[in-house]
Amino acid sequence: MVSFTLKQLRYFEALARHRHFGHAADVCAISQPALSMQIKELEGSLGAALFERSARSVRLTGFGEEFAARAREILRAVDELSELARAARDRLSGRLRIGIIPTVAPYLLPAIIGELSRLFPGLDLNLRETITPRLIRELTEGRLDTAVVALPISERGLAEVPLFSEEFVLVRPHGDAGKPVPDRESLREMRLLLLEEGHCFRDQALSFCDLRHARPRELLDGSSLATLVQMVGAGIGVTLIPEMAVAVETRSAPVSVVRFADPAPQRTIGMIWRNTSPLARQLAEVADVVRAAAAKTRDVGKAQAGMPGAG
Amino acid sequence: MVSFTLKQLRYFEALARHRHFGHAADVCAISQPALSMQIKELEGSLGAALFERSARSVRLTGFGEEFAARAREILRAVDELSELARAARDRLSGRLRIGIIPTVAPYLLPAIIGELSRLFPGLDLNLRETITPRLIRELTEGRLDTAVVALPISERGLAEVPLFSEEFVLVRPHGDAGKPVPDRESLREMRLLLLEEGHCFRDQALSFCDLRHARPRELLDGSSLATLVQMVGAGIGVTLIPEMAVAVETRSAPVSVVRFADPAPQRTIGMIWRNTSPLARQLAEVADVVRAAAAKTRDVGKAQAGMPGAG
DNA sequence: TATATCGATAAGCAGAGCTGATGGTGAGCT
DNA sequence: AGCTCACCATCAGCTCTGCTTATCGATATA
Repeated sequence: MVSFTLKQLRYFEALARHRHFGHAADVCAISQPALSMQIKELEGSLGAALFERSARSVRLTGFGEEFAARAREILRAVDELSELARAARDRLSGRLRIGIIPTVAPYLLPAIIGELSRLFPGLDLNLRETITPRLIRELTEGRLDTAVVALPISERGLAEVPLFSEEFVLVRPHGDAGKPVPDRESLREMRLLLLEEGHCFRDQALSFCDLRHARPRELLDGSSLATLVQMVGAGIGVTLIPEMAVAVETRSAPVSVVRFADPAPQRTIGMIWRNTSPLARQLAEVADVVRAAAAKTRDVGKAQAGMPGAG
Repeated sequence: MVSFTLKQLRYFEALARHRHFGHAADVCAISQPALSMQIKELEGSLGAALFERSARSVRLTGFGEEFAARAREILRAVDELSELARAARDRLSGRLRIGIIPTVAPYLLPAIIGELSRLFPGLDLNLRETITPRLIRELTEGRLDTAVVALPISERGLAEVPLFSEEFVLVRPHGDAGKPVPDRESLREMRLLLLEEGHCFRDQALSFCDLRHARPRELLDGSSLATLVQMVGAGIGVTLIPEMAVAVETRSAPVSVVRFADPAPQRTIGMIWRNTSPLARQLAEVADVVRAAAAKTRDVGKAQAGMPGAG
């Protein structure tokens, strides 16, 4: 296999341009003998002469001309590649695959997308919304770069950083507004509407109500928080939703929202990624952005909803 | 300036394909540590990670994916370049710029072109027909690779190899056939038609007739041997032409051709090239081909013309 | 003939890059 | 839980590449 080096190609290109060993060597920041040797080496490995040396002139051979044209193409591509690396080095850019759980996605995504696009113009955001187990699987398999989920995950091999905590609030028919805030025990007496199996939020809600092993007929599963709230508005039952969903979901339904008394149920949303991910540093940066976006979203949400405080 | 080597690119490509340091190292015929170090080095010089290593798997990062695509393009171009060199190494190929003097070109070119094209399919023949001084100039300036001229040239810096020698023959009107063969002295009494100034053949003919300083009105200049022969046919005078031109030029004119008695005038046709030409080896090969082609042409010419022998 | 220019060559040295051995870590089996 | 295996990173040592300075040889110039 004929083999030459990029260095030789660069030296060659310089010599082809200057047609003078001394000058070309200066440009390459090496001594003239070094250039002579590398050119000789290159010609040797090619098995053909690139230059025709006479005492007074250095000329490209016909083969050298063609070689030079192609060599320049290659060097251009190589420089482009270096440029690509330089661009990708610090600034987050290129494809970034983020997974988000469904009980966060609708409320956080607009802000996340907006902020990330604004801060990292070269970013190609690739979003995936599904339940935690699938996110974890896709993350560990390398099909996602990071995911926004409820902590803790405690999956070995995955790093997790908290973003924010949010309380769960009770959503009940509008007519119930003003009634006393139910505690965990009285919740069990109500018809609780929950998300389908697989959603972590369902498990968290059940856990709060100590209803882990509730009889199925007491519950009714919805496929999204929006559905649940609409069902509550229709008087079918009550439900829990995370604080962040309040502004969006309770706007168009005759429901009332109330916080629980301490200890109020809550969850911590965080970001996770592989411990081995080379993007770790940039992902931490992304986490900061998401955290800020979430705070902003919650503030706006509270203002819009005139969120009632319950303690 | 970020800089990596082709070797690193090849190693990287192998690892990107196999996703396994050991296997990739085997393919590259190096040890696993060597591969690890080169990849690490590459990532270091790029300032970004190409692979994500975990204990059980080696995966390309997003950046690595893009890098791999471009790296493969570059490696392909490099291999193509090597291939180009290999093709150019032994077999003569690519552009070959040949100059030929006008008193040889019409008679030798068909055979030369045919033979060279047949023997070197990759050859791009670039022909130039002009007088010797211009050929020499273009040759020394690197605008020609070789030239076919009458020897000797005795130009320092140019190598010359003889191809063949050919006699000059006398062309006289058809009615003169059978008349005694004139010697050099009697030639001076005839009206001699010659090529314009600058043609070496003119000088050679004049030299033979010892007419170096002949009075202009005794001569008549033609721009080609064909013209001269037609003029002879019209009874305007006599001329000398090289043996090789006989078959072609005397076919369509009422002229007779006769050889001179010994010592017959003659010239040696040869090939010349720059001493510094890297094509020297291949040009010597071309010389062999041209020599053979010339011999063949002369044989065919003699047979066709029923060339009269005069000695 | 003397001088300047320019590429090739020589000698010596620093460092790149390879090998074989070893370390560390996570996965899977018992 | 502990053992073992697979796999990549690291280390020490050696070889050879590739650089430098100094010098040579050839050629054009004055």
